[in-house]
Amino acid sequence: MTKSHITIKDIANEAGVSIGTVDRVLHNRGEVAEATRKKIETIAAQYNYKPNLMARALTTNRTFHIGILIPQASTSNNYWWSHYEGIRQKALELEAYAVKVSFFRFDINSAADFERASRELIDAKVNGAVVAPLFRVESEKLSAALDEHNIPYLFIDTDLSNTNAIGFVGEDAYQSGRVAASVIDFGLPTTSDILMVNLAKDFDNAQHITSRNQGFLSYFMDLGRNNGMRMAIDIPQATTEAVCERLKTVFDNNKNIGAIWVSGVHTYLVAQFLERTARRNIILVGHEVYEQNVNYLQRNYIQFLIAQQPKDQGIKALNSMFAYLTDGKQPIKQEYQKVEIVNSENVRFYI
Amino acid sequence: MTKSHITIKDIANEAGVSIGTVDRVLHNRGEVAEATRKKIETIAAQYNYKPNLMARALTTNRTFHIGILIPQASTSNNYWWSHYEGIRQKALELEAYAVKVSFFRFDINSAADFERASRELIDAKVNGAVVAPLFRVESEKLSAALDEHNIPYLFIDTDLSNTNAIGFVGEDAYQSGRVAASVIDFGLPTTSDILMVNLAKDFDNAQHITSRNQGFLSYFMDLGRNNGMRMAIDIPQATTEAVCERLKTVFDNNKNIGAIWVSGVHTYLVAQFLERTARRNIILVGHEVYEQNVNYLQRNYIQFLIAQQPKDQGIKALNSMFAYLTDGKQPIKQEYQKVEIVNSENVRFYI
DNA sequence: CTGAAAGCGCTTACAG
DNA sequence: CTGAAAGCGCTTACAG
Repeated sequence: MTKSHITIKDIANEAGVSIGTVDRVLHNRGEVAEATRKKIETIAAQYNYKPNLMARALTTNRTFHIGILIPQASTSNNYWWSHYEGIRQKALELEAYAVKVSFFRFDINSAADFERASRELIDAKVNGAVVAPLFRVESEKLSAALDEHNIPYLFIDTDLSNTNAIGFVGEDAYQSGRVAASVIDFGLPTTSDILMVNLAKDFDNAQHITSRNQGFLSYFMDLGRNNGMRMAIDIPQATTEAVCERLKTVFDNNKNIGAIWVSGVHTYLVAQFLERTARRNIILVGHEVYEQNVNYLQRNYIQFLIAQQPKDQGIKALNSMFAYLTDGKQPIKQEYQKVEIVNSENVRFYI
Repeated sequence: MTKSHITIKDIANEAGVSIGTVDRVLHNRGEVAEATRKKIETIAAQYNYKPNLMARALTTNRTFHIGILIPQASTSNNYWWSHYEGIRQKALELEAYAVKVSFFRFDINSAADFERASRELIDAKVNGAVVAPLFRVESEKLSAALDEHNIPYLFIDTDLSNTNAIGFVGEDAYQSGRVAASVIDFGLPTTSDILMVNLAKDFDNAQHITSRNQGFLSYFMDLGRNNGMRMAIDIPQATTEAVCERLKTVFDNNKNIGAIWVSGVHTYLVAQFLERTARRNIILVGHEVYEQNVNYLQRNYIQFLIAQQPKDQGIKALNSMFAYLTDGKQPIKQEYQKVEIVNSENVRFYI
């Protein structure tokens, strides 16, 4: 059996030097005669030398410590819970490769708490960080601090320009809105109206909600036709009562509504209204595959959920940071999650 | 910095034995006094010992050789090309972990060629195999041979019971047909007819086509209503001419067709018919995201493509075999691919 | 039944 | 500017 790869020893032999010298050249650590350097580089290139990463990991014997700065998850926030789960799961796998993952979670409604968690992250002396930069000013401060400590970081969920983040993993909220629109467009007779519902913005990331709305509207703009009339309402409280009350009024005054789109995650609240008022012919489309929504999807009160796979987001982010730390592999600058279309027939693959 | 994991040396110290003895216990290699064994096992369990996989890989210094037995890919067979690409890509990644991947590709129409490739696979003395068992009898023979040589194998695309395959990765063809049906059902007025087209079965896997058809029909059965009338036709040749000619006749005799479903991959041939005859109001749904189909999807002659992600299939299969060989990790018995819904607005994420 | 030694491929001091 | 040695955690003969 021939060896699949050349080693530094092979290179050293061929060049007539010691492995120490080869290592110096390969890592640009200087202190090598120009002629020697050239010779070694030529040989390495010729045989397509690739370092044995396992040997490297073993010898450096260092644990890569990766810090994760994301919001606390709660039942009302399935989105971040999925991130958390995905990262935990991946972290378990990476344990065998000497990776340690620590979470620094903050209250999603408190910039002060974000700063507290940031400080803890810095103090933990991690080798790399995955950060959800939800508060602009505070996140820029954190970026500066990470830069100063030479800690590479990667953003998740929200991107921030003007920082030295090595990459970003997140949803394409604009396109997500367009996909929602396209699905409604497919099923809705052109004579019916569409109701756009923005629900409890503050629970979600306002920036994403805005982008989704823009995407949703852009779809019909581009089409050059007005698929029914569209009207948008905001309902600040994400409670069954508030939603039912408000929608009752809207439906009383608009007899032609054929479809409802919910820009945030709480689509099931609107589904509850449809169920209570026994409306089975309204198309309802929303976002995010999670328990309450799925329940109504399976019972056909919701026709489609547009999915972002937040769990994958976490997994990808951690994976990218791992590859960067161990292998120097530069992540994709902006990695957008697939926008997926889920209905009652394929939802089983998403839960 | 505390060590993240206990090593065999630590266990040896604590037990007052040498690392050789610890290794013997950990690998059940016998030749160890009962009392010693118990003591070591207790300590290992107590400290939750996990072997350092990188050290193990380094010391055994063996290249895991994985053989892949799949059909040749051609332009008319994007499905297997995607598998090939996915596996190649993953193989490149795994190179750093001393994994070598060899392809053994056969003519999809020749059982004899499958046997030839099988023989080569066996002769190559691989450590594990990923096999597309497309010919039943020949595949069973191959399984027996692999069993005899103690080579673990995993099936891809098609599953075969009565073998000792460690797992299966493939599409859920039945559900895929159901999803196609559900999407048509959403967009089609109940008064219109649906045409089911089975195109050039032989190019595809006949078994999958059958399952998709069953799934498609089951959707409407379960619904308990007849969404328009459904009729099915077979077109043996996958050529523009054959398809156009046949469809012309069908449409001449049926004025009420509102939707067409194509069970195989060549949906674009039907799209060509729609384009040539300037029919813009027919809903067309098919399977597999690949160049020709995507072209017509983007131009709205095709409304939806149901995707199976064959590339992921290859990646998952190789990953599972890798985890099994290096880590002894048992793969999921039946791993079905997600059935995904793709339209012109989210197709960009699939190409 | 048990231990000591060599070696996998690499990196890190250290000596010259 | 260069080489020799130690060591990462594990496995594999080999000696006793």
